[in-house]
Amino acid sequence: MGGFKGQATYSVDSKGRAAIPAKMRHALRPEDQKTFTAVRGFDQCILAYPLSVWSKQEADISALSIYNPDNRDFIRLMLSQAEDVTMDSQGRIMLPKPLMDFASIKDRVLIIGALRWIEFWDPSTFESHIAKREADFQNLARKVMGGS
Amino acid sequence: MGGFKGQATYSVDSKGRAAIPAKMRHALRPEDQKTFTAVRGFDQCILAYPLSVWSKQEADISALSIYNPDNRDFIRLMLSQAEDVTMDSQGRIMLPKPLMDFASIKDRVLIIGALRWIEFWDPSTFESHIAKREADFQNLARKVMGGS
DNA sequence: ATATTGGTGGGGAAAAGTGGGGAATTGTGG
DNA sequence: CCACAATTCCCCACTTTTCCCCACCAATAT
Repeated sequence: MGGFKGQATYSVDSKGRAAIPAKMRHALRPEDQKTFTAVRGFDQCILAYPLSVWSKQEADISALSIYNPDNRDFIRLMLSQAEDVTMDSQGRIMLPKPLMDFASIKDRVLIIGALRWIEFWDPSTFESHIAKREADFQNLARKVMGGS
Repeated sequence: MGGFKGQATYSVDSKGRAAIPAKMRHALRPEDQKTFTAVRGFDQCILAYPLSVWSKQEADISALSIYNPDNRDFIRLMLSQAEDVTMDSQGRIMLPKPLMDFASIKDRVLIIGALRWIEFWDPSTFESHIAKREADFQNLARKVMGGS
């Protein structure tokens, strides 16, 4: 059972719905109950974790001490814009408006698989974000993965 | 069981399908379920790992921390253009369009066996890529493999 | 010569993506 | 507490794409 991968560019309709690519849909496990937890990404995108994956994240966050101010603000940023979204019978989810605004997503969305989670990007935002990295993919790969 | 080797130049039909050379097809193991994972190569080509080989790659990537920006972009570049491709009953796979564009593959494809994976090249791109190395094969070998 | 394997092409069934209507729910103001 | 408006949810319908299967030709082996 592999993780999420691949990409697709879909419409966001007037109701704020976006389809989940069929391949990613099928990678969901029954215990995920067709549900993702959508959160604000660390870059200008929306992250969506399958329910069962999110529980682990939540456990980690939950372990943070409340007596540390950094922890408190991290929790606020992470959780205040987090929302569970469940697919309808057509395999679509409704993207929360605050997150759409944050990611500058309007009527088209680029969905990319990233193993344990899915990312939603405004297509042109992603392109400009990734452009410089793309040119240097070889070195990035060597830096990240090592390479004798 | 030996790895992939050899080369072949085949057609890419109007639906984006390319045949896998019979020799490489037969080198696939049952647990690969007639499936490769196609990813963006580090050079201007497409890589295809048998499913069982890819799982190991995926495990390595999966271990990367999401809290490091370099890691995130590496994962995006690597995974967003990755896709599982399964052979049809004729032993063909469908090359993902984004990857075909990346590798400049149009209606002919050069397929190269590289032990644990297969590479798909635009024939003329490969020729110009390898030309300079070819002249210096002796020294390249010494550099890579060591040898007094 | 004939059977078998390998590469190529295409048509039809099934699935995936998209849009919208109406019922149910929520929230607000009277 | 009720009425109304807005939103959400659930279902149906249409269009496009994908995928599965069959057919054909060439080359090789029996």
